[in-house]
Amino acid sequence: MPRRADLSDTYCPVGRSAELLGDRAVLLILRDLFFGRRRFEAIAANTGLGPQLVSARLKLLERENVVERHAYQHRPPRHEYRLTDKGKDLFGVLYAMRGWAERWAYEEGETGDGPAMRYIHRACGADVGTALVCPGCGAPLGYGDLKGEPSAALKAEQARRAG
Amino acid sequence: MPRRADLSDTYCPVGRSAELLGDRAVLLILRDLFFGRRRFEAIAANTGLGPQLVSARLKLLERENVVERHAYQHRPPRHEYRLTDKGKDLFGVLYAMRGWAERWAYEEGETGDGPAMRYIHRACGADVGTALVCPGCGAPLGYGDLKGEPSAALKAEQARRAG
DNA sequence: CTTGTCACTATGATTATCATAGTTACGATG
DNA sequence: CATCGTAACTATGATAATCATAGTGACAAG
Repeated sequence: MPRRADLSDTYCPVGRSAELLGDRAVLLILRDLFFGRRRFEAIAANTGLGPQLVSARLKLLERENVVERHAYQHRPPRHEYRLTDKGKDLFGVLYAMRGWAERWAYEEGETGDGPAMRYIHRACGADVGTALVCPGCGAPLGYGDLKGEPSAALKAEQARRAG
Repeated sequence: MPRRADLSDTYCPVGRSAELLGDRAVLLILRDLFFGRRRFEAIAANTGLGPQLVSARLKLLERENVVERHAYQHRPPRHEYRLTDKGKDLFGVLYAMRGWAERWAYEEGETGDGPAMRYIHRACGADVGTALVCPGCGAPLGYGDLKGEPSAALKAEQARRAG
C-alpha cells in the first residue's frame, strides 16, 4: 500500500476511531488484552499474527495511550501489556462487535445452543445475552461488570492455538 | 500484502466481526451509509477513498448481506446502496466507536462546547451524550431511535468534501 | 455535438503484510 | 561450562492491497 490515508484531521468521531480500530490486527490484539492475555508471545500465538505485526501494533497502541508496557521481571527482562483507562473504555466497541456477530455471523446451531461467548452480569448473575443493559436488573453494562465465558468450541480453539 | 489472514474459521465473535470491520474503508463507508449517503459518488467524495476501493468494499458488503444495491432509475442506469437489517444492526458498533472518540480523541475544547456529533432521542427529545440508555427516559438506544446532528465544524468539513 | 454527471474500471508506483529465520538475554539442565 | 529452552522481539524477501490518476459507457441538457 501507499501510506494509509490520514484520518486524524477529521472532526468525525467515527473517522477518528477508524484510524485506530479499522485494522484487524489492532482489534484482535485488543480482544486478547480484554481476555486477559498480557504477554507478547501469548498474543502472537492466539491471534495468529506474526511477531513483527504484533510488535508494530503494540507500539502504536502504546503511542495512543491505549496500552502500557510494563516490566514484570528484570532478570531476564520480561514485559507485559496492560490496557489503560482509555483502552478499557474500548470495551463497549468490542462488546458491540461481539453482539453483532452473535446475532448475524453464525450458522443456525453452529455454536451449539448458546452464544460463542457468554457474558454474565457479576452483580446479579444474569446471562446478559447481547443486551446493552442487564436483562436481569436493568443496569448498564461496562468492562468489569461482566464475566466472559467462552463456549466449549471456542475454548478448544484457543487451546489449540496456544499449544 | 500477502492475502490477509482468514478469520472466518474462528469461533470468536470478535474475530468474525473483525474480518469485516477491521478495515478503515469499510468503517468509513458504513458511517456514510448510516448518515444517509447512498450514492457511490457521494460516498467516494466524503470518505476521500478512491473509486476503486469504494467499489471493492461495496461489493464485499453486498456479498456479506450488509448492503443492497438498488437501481433507483433505469435511463441512464443509476444505483444506490442501502443498509439491510444486518447492516442496520451494525449501528451499535459505530455508535460505540463514536462514543469512545468523543470521550478520548479530541483535545480540550476542540469541538467547541459539545460533542462533534450530537444525538437526540426522538422519543423524548433528550440529548443522549454518549450513553447506552437514554439519560432522559431510560430506554435502550438503537438505530432509528436517534437523530444525529453534526457540529458546525463537522458540517463545514462535510461541505468542503462534497464541493 | 460538446459538455456534464454518475458509476464505475484500468494502470502503475508504493508499501504494508505474511512467512520464515535470526537475535539477544537470561535461566536451567547435564 | 556447553547446550537447551523461553520470552521478546528484529531482519529479510515475496506478495498483494492501496492510492493517485486517467479513462470508459450511458445518457441528458444546452
